[in-house]
Amino acid sequence: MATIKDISQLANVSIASVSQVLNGNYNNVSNDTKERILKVAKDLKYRPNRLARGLVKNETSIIGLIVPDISNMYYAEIVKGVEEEAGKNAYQVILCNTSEDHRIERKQVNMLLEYNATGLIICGSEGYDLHSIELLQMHNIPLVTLDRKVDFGVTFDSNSLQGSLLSAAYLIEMGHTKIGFIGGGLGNTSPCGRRMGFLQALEKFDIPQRNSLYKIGHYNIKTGYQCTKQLLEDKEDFTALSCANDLIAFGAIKAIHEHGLRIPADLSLVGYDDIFLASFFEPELTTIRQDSYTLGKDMVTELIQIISDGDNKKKTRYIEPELIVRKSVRRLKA
Amino acid sequence: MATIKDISQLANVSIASVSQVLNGNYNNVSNDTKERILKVAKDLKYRPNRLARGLVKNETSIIGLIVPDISNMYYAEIVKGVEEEAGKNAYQVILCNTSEDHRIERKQVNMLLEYNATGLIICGSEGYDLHSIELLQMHNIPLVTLDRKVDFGVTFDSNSLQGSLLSAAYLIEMGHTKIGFIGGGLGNTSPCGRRMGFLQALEKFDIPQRNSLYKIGHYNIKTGYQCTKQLLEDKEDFTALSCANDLIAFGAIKAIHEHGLRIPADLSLVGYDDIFLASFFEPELTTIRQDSYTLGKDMVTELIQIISDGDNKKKTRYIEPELIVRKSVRRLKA
DNA sequence: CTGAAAGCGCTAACAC
DNA sequence: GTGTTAGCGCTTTCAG
Repeated sequence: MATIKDISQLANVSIASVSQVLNGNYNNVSNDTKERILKVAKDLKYRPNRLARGLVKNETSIIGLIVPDISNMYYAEIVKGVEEEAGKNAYQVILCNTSEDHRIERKQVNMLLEYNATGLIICGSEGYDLHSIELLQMHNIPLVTLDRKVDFGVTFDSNSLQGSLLSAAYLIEMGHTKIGFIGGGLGNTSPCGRRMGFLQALEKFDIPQRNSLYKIGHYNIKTGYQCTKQLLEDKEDFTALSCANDLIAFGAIKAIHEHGLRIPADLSLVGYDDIFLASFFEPELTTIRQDSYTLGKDMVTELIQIISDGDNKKKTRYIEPELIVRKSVRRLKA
Repeated sequence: MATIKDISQLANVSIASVSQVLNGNYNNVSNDTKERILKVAKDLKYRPNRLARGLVKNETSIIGLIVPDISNMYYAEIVKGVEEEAGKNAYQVILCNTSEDHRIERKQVNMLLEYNATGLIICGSEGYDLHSIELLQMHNIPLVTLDRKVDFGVTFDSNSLQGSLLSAAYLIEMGHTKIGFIGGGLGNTSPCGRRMGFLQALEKFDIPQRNSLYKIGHYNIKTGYQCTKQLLEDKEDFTALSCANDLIAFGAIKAIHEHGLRIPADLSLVGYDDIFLASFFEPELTTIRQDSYTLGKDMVTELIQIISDGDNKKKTRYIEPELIVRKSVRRLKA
């Protein structure tokens, strides 16, 4: 690999001038030397060493991205948005998947710090590590979080309370009163929000909550399948299901069909997230939309803002969830 | 951030000793100084600077991972496998999404080189950049590829020819002779393989190929939906569809249902990849399995092998595709 | 056993 | 305009 030293020798100039020119600063350089340097650099296929540059400038263009589960399409879309927007702004992203293990998260935060990452984006996980957040705050690392209670940086709040309320309210509006709920784990603002929203809606409409219809597991298909199967085998009395994400809904659909029931004829259900498959499922899933791809882009924009401002004070951005009505809910006769 | 210099001062030893101890080399250090150094390091919450280390050792623990589309679950699973296995071996992954744009790919390869990435994993894209591969070869960067013709490093060949043949052969075996095909783009070995396999199967079983039943687009739902819709609206005469991936199959299913047809009663179809949703779809999708999560892990294992051996000569690993029979194909009466 | 010193590739004063 | 130099944090000879 060619270095600026190589260039300086071949072009008969000092490395300082080379550095200047290569960084686009032509002010203190004659046109002649400038051309010469540029030519030699090209001939040598010069490529700057980012480690060296990062070391001396004490900054990198690395963004650390931490997600709980990249095989969940919701997060995959976020990752895509983050990667694209970062790339557009000449940032690189080091991707970390915690598998919802906060010990892994802690390790990864440390590693990112060791790489001198310019900023971090951390997306909600079910049980998360306060220690690593403290660490980031101590070092004043620009931070953007999704669905976490953190007292610095910008936090995106997906407003899941509101979304879940939307979901339950819609079901109730459609005449359902015996409504089950299947949610994901405890531990951070979002799942709490999704559960609370459901509970609040019941309360608001004066519908008694029944514990036997309220299941908690993980945000995946398996949970949806198993919990629904359980509900069905226990012969619980319900006409609708509010699922805390689309994956859970897909699992529920499978269990319901296996049980010989039809959706929405026999049972209604609504999902959450509106992953792009939701409209391709049979039946097309009524759900709560969160545009995760755009969210990913927005998180990067905010992070870059923090980086350039240097202002890492707490801010909150609320995402407005939206009800997408499709075909998985039936209106009950009064 | 504390540096080894800070430690050396507080512990009253030279930075050389600190470096030794912190790297686990206790041979040339008395037990006393060792303890002292370790204690101070801990007190100071010392964290090594990877940029500095990378600079002097001229190596990093960064693996560059390039995929065409991370929102395709097939690749998302690969990414997950890569990330996990890399993490287990103390490597970091910088993720790059090309959106199947070879100019972006070229940029990213350059960037990865600038970061002194220890190795690269590049997964097949529809139209790819030879230039960047040459670059890697020139610098002898450890390389693992998926479904690309490259003459160094280890290439995983998903044997899609074989897989596609499996798919078509199964359809034929089930009595179908009027079989359509919907595939993804041209440009690298894999899609070619999937298409060729289909064609070969027809030939093998003496079934004439009909161009009107042979559609090419992208590896996504949209292509599946549109091409199938086209087929249906054109009133093409076919009883089965071989889809080049599950996403295409999902799109096809949607179009077929919209057209008022049932699967497999009216139309049979098989997918490719066996993404985890395939078994949750209605109907459960008969498809060709490729365990992408494991593939991701295996690619990392091979890459690490190259890194430690220093042997970057061309090797090929074949993945054996497997037919997973579920419920989307019906046996035709003879 | 321990320390001094060179140097990885680069940037940024500061001289000339 | 251009060159010299110090130094980012670390590893690694090589003396002592």
